[in-house]
Amino acid sequence: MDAAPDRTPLTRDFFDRPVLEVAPDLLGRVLVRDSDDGPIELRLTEVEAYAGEADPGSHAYRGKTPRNAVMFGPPGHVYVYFTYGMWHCMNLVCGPEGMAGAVLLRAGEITEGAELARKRRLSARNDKELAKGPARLATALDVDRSLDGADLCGDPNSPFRILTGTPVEAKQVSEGPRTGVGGEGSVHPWRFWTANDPTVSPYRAHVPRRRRT
DNA sequence: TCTTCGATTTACT
DNA sequence: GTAAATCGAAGAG
Repeated sequence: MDAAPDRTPLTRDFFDRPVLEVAPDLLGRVLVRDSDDGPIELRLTEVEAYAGEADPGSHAYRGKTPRNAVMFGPPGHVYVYFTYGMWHCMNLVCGPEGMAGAVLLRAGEITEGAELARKRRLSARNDKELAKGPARLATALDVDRSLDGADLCGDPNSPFRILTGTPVEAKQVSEGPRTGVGGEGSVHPWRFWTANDPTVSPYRAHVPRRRRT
């Protein structure tokens, strides 16, 4: 029998480390999302690291803007962006203030509140698909830009918390190129996932969109 | 100001 | 397998 997940909240020190150290360490952790509709808990199974202004694949590459400002702030906060005209994706800000590191939450397993997640993810054919992909994960958790900047540590009114959970052993952590990231950004193996977990999203290489006529 | 295209998902051939 | 959906950020002019 597996031991019950540790429900001790992670402190800000956890996030105040280099992003490449934090990212694999997030696998197996439990994200708690409180909303008016009720709580949802998600065990993280897949993440991607974005390493600040020096990383061509990162939104922070071209410096600080109103959209990405949270990435440049203190660690332990949530960065939410809107993309493709219809989806949101959720990141956790890591590293010291000013470094603009963040970890994209790409997939997870809903361990509490699956019924609520199903209502928000009507196209999901089974529970493994509820949070299988970054925009799906954000949809299941009802995350949008209004939650940009929310604190994960130390704010009792925050809609988010992250618990110690059951960290995935190093030998169970797989790594590879980041999904959907093109150019020089694709050379780094900065995507981390739990080996053999059915909730991990399929890899898709970056494809430049065709010009509309 | 105008044009392009994205850390994606879904539906359809 | 491919394309559409749909809007805002960012680069070009």
